[in-house]
Amino acid sequence: MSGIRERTRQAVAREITEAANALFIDRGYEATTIDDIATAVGMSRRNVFRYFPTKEDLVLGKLDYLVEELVDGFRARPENEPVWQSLRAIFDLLVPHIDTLDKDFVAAPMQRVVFSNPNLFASYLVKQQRMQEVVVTLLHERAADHDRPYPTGDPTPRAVTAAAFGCLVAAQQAWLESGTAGTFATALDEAMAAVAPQAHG
Amino acid sequence: MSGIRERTRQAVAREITEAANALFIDRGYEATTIDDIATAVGMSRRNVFRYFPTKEDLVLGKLDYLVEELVDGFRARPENEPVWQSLRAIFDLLVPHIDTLDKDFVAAPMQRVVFSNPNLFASYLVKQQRMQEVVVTLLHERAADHDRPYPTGDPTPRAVTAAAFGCLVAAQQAWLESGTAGTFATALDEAMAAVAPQAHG
DNA sequence: GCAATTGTTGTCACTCAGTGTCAACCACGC
DNA sequence: GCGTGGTTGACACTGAGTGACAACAATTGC
Repeated sequence: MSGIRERTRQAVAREITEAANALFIDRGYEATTIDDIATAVGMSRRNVFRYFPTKEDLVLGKLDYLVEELVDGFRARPENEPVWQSLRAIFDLLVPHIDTLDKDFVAAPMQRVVFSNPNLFASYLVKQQRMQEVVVTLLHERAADHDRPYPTGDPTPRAVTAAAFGCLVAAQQAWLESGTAGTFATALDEAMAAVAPQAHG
Repeated sequence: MSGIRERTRQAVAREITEAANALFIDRGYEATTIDDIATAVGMSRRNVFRYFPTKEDLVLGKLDYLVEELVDGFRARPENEPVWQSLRAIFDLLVPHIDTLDKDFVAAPMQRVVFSNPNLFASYLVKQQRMQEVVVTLLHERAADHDRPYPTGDPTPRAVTAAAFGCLVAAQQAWLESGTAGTFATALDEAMAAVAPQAHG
């Protein structure tokens, strides 16, 4: 394990994403073809698809592995903490990916690319829905542990989760629109405080 | 105005969507090509694209004109009604499109097609985001009329709107998962009651 | 009525994302 | 050294979506 193959594969993947991001920021997402990216890193078009199944994954692929972090983060929260508070807490695991130190060079521009391209934004929202599905099962788990399981067909856990993730996106949009003024964490605090459901579960 | 051209255009559009929906429900969205739809209605592939710019619009196109209804609906609400209540009220304009009388024949199956296909679901979420943008401007309007405009960069209106639309999707998912038991309106009531933000604006 | 205009359709050719296949190559275990 | 399996390039293919052009039908002005 972890021989040359693993390492070169990792390195090639990095090289591709970096070249792709540069092109996306420079001339736009739609205007950049996979061929452009392939020639930029000096390989065949076919091979790019062997590293990233779709063009969207070149931008949003790293989001997938964040799901596990969210799960671990939620399980680490105190059992009887209000749900809304637990959700706010696990979102802190996403904050560094949004509000990074180099934000003006890569992070924020790439987020603008995502939010301005319908296809990418769509893919982003769907990935968040996947995260929500996982969180919903966690809420069911916790409720069952308290001997207060949700009735079958009860939309409550989904609704609370969707509301929280809605706040996440809203905060991100507002923060980007403000020219990344202040920290993203405070924007998220404001957004989630503005909703703050009464049913804390 | 309203000559033969307008009417036939309307009729042809209907014919295409009906043929498309039937194929989508029957053999699935991905498995149905535009060619299949074109031959089903006896026209060229190219012409289908002259009626519907994308394949997704064959399913979700009608959602676009609902935005105006939402705007009118919101403006018709009492000025000092709590925001959450106003949002719940305008969602009633969407209810008939989800929970129709023929639900077991076309409506519910098509919703399952949308929710089970990542591309369609993505497009659905983006269209909802568009609706949200409009609603957010309405919230700003109302706040300004009360001489309590939101500070610039405040994520509050976005957050509350996103939370409400999150409840909408959550309710729809829960309702479909339950085999469309009960009415969708009650599922939506439960979902929105479960969140019910304290800040009513 | 008829001509000029405008909308609709079919056909062809094209771009680009994504997939399947095959042969050549290179790291790895033995 | 040698077979195994992962990596790569090359080629061919499907399917969504676009642009251009010619043929035809509907509309408008006269």
